[in-house]
Amino acid sequence: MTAQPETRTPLSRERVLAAAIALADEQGIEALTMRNLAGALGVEAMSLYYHVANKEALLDGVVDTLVSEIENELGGLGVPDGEWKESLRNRILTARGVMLQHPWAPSVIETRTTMTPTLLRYMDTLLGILVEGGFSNDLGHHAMHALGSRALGFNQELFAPSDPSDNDDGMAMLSDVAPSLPYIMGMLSEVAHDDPDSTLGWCDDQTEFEFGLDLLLDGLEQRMLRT
Amino acid sequence: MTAQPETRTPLSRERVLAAAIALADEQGIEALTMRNLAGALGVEAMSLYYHVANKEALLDGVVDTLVSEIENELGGLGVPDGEWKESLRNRILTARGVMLQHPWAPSVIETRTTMTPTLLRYMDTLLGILVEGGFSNDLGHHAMHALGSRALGFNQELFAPSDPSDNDDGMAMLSDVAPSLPYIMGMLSEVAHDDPDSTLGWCDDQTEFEFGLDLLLDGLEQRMLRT
DNA sequence: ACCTGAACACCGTTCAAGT
DNA sequence: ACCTGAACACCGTTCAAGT
Repeated sequence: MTAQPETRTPLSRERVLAAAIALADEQGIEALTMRNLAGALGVEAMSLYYHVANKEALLDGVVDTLVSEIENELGGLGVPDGEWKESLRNRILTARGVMLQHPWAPSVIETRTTMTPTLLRYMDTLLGILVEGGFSNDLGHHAMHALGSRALGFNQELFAPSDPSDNDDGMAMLSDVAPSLPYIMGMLSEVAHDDPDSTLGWCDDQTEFEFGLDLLLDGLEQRMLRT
Repeated sequence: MTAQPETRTPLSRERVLAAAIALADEQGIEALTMRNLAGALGVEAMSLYYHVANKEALLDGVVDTLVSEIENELGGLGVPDGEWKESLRNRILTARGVMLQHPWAPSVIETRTTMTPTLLRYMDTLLGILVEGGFSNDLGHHAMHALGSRALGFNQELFAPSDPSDNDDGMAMLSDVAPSLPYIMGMLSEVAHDDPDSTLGWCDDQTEFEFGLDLLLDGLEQRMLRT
């Protein structure tokens, strides 16, 4: 039990980022404060600033780490051989797999304002898949924008409940306003909603994500062939 | 100049929400603190809590006010007559018009976790347009999710620069990593980027928004007709 | 019913100082 | 080179108190 007692491994940027991800995974993103993170690393808060410029830089690094995680699962960088549509779909669904392991990640990505080299390289590979698949630069450009956050495996819904597993957040009061929601009530009586196992938000479940993704991919294919 | 000197109009939920929107418009969303907002209203911070439960409720109210703004521009609630595709497109581009007047709004909407009656009614009308246009409940449901935040007029990009008018944020260092970005560099040499007048982020400009929107609408139409 | 003042428990971050 | 302690300028929010 006194195995490694005083041999505190020195901090490093990588250790800090890994600890930040672990902390967010375990206690939620709101628990990721400089003080908490330092505590988890057995260190004072101010020590973090030696390895990371400030909290924004910490979050940038966290996102970079997640993008690297995606690329590792795909076996590294580089445009793969094979059909563009399949490659792109596969890549994006792999990205989604990483997001599902870190459900707080989309909310962090949404707040980033600086484009990092890692993210740029990820996007370059996506664009490369399109261009090598026959897209013009112009159509490839449109395609990247049309995909938006889907390129990283998540879809921005109109709102996300605090606890993804608790749909009653917005549902409890739904009965109050039901009379003024004829179409939604009609739909809900007929359509099952949400697979709790593959969900990144109220409605961003696997089925809906793939529906929207395929809608875009099919549309892009048609516009490419039309050229 | 001493026209209305001591006759301080009493606070109200509406005045608080309107002042919050004005403050964010003028000084940016990060300036919207309870203390600042109170100051702008000539009141102490704690007075706000009489009209609004807390800051989250304030932001919920702000979003509701913006949605109402959209509906006012459209001439009220209710499913309009006419072709579904045109109605939906028109509605969404109107929503986008409101977002462009309040460029901070998307970032606030993204953080909402409670579904308000106002937002539900807005969505009900969108769904109504689809269903009256011939969509099944199931396909209408898929369509709403596929649209995601586009239903409110914005598209989640992979990152958004701090100052929308300053693309150099991410571009300054682009030259450093250029060698590892063959496709992006090739594209940028050929494709013009961003219309600064109609932009909600790095790339969410009017052209790209409409491209993505039409991609989705065309795809949905095909899937509906296939039924 | 509506507004205030002082206080509390947090943030991120600075700076000079330790080893 | 790496880490710390005390302090600063902010947050949102409580509670008891004023009118």
